[in-house]
Amino acid sequence: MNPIDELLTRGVTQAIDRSHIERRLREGARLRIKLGIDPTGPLLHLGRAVPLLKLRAFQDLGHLPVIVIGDFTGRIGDASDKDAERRMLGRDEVEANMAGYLGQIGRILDMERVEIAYNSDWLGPMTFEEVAHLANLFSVAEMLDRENFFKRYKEGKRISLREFLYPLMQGYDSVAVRADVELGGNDQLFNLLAGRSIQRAHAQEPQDIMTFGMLEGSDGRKMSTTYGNIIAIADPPDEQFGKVMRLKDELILAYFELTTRAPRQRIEDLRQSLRGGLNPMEAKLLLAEEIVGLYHCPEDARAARERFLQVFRQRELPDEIPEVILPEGPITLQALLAEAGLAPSRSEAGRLIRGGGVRLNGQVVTDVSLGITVGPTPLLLQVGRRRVARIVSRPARR
RNA sequence: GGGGGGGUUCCCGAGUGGUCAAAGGGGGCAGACUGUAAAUCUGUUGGCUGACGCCUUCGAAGGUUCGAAUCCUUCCCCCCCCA
Repeated sequence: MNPIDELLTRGVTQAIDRSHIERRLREGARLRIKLGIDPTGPLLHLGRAVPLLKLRAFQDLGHLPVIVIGDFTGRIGDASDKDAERRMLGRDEVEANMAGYLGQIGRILDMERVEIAYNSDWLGPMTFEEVAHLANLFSVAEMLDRENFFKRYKEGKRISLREFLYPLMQGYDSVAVRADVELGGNDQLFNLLAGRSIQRAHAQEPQDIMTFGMLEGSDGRKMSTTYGNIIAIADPPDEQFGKVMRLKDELILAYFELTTRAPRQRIEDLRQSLRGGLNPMEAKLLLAEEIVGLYHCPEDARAARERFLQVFRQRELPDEIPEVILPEGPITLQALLAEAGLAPSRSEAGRLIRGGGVRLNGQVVTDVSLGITVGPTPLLLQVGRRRVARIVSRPARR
């Protein structure tokens, strides 16, 4: 498949106007491809990586990614992917969130050939009059046509006027950066289309838009910082690997398509293998390795895979066990668990012990009040398979 | 401005004087099973205590009562209808 066709179809739900964009690509135009990112959390996740990877594909064909950091819009809050209002953020919060963005984006894009813009530069100084002119371009009925607004309206949930304003801001961003194409998730369709109207009203040629499928997180909901179900680009290799392994089996191929740069043919082959009875776990291991390899490096990915297999398939202990130093003396198992940070509270520790989830030196212990002496001999304490610590009264290494 | 309906534990959502730390679902955590941290099933899900039990929680603040998430007062917030 030639690069332009792949560009226009891989992971793509809609391309408007498909024939227009295709023509410009074939003509060899150098296009400005816009992607807006609102700093709603400090970590970019694989859901965000979907359009970033597409941006990378554009970049590889010689086009210019224009990243609009929504330091203004992020504070206002876009509700388009939610069935409830999104709260407004403070300036400090937004600034803290976006501090690490460029580094994370740099794991995907070649930052030498990227334009970065901050939308507070033009949205901040805008006057009420200008806002009124923008607002005049849309009717209330149009706004309510948008399905998630209509749904909330019907259900009697609150929709604030400020949420109506959001698409105007995002749309104006396109004018400000003179976007030729804008990328976004399916949930962004309305905002992306608003950009076209607003550009038209500013005597610019309307941008083409491309939308992508939403990425499901491990809990079945859309991957979103708000839901806390994200796999972050910057997650350490082991964590990233583990989180991928926790995904539902049915998501494997979609993840390959949307969050990796694996060639399509390879994905097709894998689809066939799975149909032919390949254990989904094997496919998922490949996926996890692919993802960690992409956002870290292949060596990290291989090592993460080894450690995963060691801990979860062989049920062996990891090679490196964190050491916790506690004051010498007697303590109950319940208290020890909490003190060592393996349980968030003593009550929770008690529950874990009674539930049979706690092992001391490899043995399951269910006696909550078991007396233990913290001393120079290390104690191996485990909660489930993931939480492990070696307890000593002073550093074991000398 | 007038009338009506609401604000419950991480989320959704029951509960209308004691049997409520509060049904049910979701999510989380743990267990079983498993060539996955998948699926499925089970348990658990405010804090403190070895335990009896105690403390904090049902928008906020007061009050009634032996006793309140449940009744009263004031306040804050949300939704709908009418104007």
